[in-house]
Amino acid sequence: MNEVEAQAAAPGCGPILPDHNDQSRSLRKQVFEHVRAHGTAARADTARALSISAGSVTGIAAELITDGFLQEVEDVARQGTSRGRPPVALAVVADSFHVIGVNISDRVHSAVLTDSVGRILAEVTRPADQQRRSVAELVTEVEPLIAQLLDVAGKTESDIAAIGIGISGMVDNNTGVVEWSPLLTETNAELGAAFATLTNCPVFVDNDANIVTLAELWFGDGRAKSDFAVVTVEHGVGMGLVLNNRLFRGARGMGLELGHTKVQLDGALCRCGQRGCLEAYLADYALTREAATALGVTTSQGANVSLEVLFAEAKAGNRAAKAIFDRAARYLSLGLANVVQLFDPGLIILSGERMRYDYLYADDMLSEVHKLTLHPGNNPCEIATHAWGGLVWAKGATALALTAATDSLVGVSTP
Amino acid sequence: MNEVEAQAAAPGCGPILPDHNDQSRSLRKQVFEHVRAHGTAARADTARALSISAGSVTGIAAELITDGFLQEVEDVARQGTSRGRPPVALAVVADSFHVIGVNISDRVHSAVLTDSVGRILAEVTRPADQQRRSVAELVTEVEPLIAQLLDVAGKTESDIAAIGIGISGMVDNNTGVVEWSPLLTETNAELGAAFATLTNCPVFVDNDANIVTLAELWFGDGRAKSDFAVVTVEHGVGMGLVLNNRLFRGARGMGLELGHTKVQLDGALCRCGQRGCLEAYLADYALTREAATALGVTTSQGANVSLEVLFAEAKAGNRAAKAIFDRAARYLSLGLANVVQLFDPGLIILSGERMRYDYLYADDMLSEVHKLTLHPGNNPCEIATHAWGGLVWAKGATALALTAATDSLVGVSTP
DNA sequence: TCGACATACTTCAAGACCTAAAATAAATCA
DNA sequence: TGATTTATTTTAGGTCTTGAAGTATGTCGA
Repeated sequence: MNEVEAQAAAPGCGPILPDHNDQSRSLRKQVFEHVRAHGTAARADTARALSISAGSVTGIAAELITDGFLQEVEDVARQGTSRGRPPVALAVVADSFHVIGVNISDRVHSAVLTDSVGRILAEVTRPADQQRRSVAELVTEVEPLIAQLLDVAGKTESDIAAIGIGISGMVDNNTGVVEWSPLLTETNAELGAAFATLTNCPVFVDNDANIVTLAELWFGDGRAKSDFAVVTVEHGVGMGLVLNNRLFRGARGMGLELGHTKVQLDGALCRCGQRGCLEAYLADYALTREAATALGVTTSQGANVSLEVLFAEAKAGNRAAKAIFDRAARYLSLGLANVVQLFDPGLIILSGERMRYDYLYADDMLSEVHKLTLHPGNNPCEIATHAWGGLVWAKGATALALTAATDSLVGVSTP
Repeated sequence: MNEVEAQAAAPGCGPILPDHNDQSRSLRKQVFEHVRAHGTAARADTARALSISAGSVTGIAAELITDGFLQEVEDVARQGTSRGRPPVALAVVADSFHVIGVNISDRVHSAVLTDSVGRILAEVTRPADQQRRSVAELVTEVEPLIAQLLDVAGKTESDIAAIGIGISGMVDNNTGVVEWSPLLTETNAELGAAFATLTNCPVFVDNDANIVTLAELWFGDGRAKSDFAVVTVEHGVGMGLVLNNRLFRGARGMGLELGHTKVQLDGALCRCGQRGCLEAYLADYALTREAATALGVTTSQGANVSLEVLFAEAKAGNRAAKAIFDRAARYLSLGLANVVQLFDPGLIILSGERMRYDYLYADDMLSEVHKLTLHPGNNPCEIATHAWGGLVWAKGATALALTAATDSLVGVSTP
């Protein structure tokens, strides 16, 4: 499924299932989110879906219309019988507010600007170099990206309700502090604060695994699921988890380090310095260091190149190359099986930009996962692969911003 | 820490930290739970702790006193300055209601009857045989236990607000259906319903790992923690998890099968039929089957006997026996490390009746866990061992019943 | 064409719930 | 003794939501 299909797959954006856990959300916000999630929704349907009185919806909808967040629209479709007074569809006013999502990576920075229904109005990318830099340098690097984005969309900073930023590493989402990142020279860098002062906007930061997971929750296959896991295999192995329609960030904000769960006592050496991590059997560097041995390719050609070479060799029938992918696939199935045993999500999405090394994601691997798990109730975990375009992260970052903007703008009465 | 110490360790019972996630809980219930958790609490302190107005507490407390759930008591201690009007302590009326907790196991069934502050008023145990039985037979087995319990405590069925039942196997807590259990011949057995019709009480069922976890949350070391994991090593390896002061039961009610996470590709054979499960390196049968080989002991002597023998041999300096425990300990540390990496709980409690094979729980094992985990923020996970008496499970089952009874009795105004 | 019906939406009085502030109570301190 | 401090109670009022009655707007069938 490509980017466009994902966007057109279902109307609206954001999680489709309501979050029953948090009953404290004001009805105002619940109504808005229901309409946004379904694209359009009639007052009566909304009242039934949220189990609130029709009178409440009337009042709240009137308020939201006055405030410019909702509007009445023509709606062709009508389900059920055609008797009775026709419902009036409500829809989110697309340009009621706008947000920006930024992704910071080691090869390319990207940013998108979307309206309040998640449609991309502008996108900008810019190559980046791989070396570590200070926060100050990073801000200098990203600043023109945002300026350009605003320029293309014809907006100014004051039009932006919130900015979401994704970066790999360990991020405290509450504070916007990047505790560690392969892209930064500093530890405990106040990245959120730095961008907030730069842009004069509320800024929210999260790590790339969570960002991809948010992308699935808001725009992808996870929208209609209340619980699912997302696993990404890139430079490392990342994981995100949605429980009860909400991103689970671990008990203390860390956790979900699937890449560093141990799958072998005294196993392969991981870049974290320990042995037997799942990542040490799956990540780019794990494959390429074996490629060097198996194919006699020097690693000085760069990790990316030799991974491509390895894949091509395997496709061409090179047994040694194929064996490397096969072993990685077996460890991946083991890692996924452990996720199933511990979290029992109904769905695991293998997501990310590089879902193309299909030896890793072959049916054999998937059926191996089921062989390695107990599923007594005959409801085995579904496993899907989802190859996004390069804008996944930036798009996911907008979800972070949309959540925050909705809270601050819609969550309070008469702003 | 033994049973008595655990009960006396802190006043009150139940989680000490409030559950901020669920704001929908009525203030009435919040006030009651705050008082119960702290043993005694003044109105003013309660208002401050819950961030509600003093006026609300006055009204709610008056209601709860009228309804017989709270009472004013003399309280000697007074923190802070001694100026101003002295606070009046509130306490839960201990005999406002009573609950029963039952544990069903393969060796002995046990049951306790507690009052509304979790004090044990009566306890009964009864040996059981190891063979599988039908639900009907099990009910017949347990019925006299409950009758005896009521008799000892001088209560009748109508005095009991709720009954909690713990049983090993896979249990759907919502429905009371035991999907599979080593003790039952049937699958999908409606155990909850069976006991509900028998006793005419609301009945709640959960598996033994969750029950032990509830025991820690309500009466043990987990009371003051909002997030922690409990790992038990008995016949199998079980795990329970508390997130945000609430028992996490996995996305679909299953999950947390730590014993069947894979720690070795094509590893040791597990009783579940798969290979490489953690349990296959740790559980009783995993040790004893090696014992048979190492010591020339026949397994016909029974698993428990030869495990005792093995432990004695190791203590006496038998290297082969010691090596068996050593390897098991290494795998345990690996399993715990994976729990830390994925969930990042601040605390793991190794809990259960048999925390005495100290080779397994030596400091070496614990420091190995830290070697196998990344802890960037310099906040490594604390690991505690907690050896309960044989009544853990029955006590934990009362927590299940106390939760339910509190909801139904206190949660609604003027019952 | 028209009334019966069905469904959607609006209005509005009433109630639940909670709070802020004033009033009252009960102690210590000087 | 009176000022001060803290706890608790009282009370008026605000916010939010509902339930029921009323209104609007369509289809269906004679």
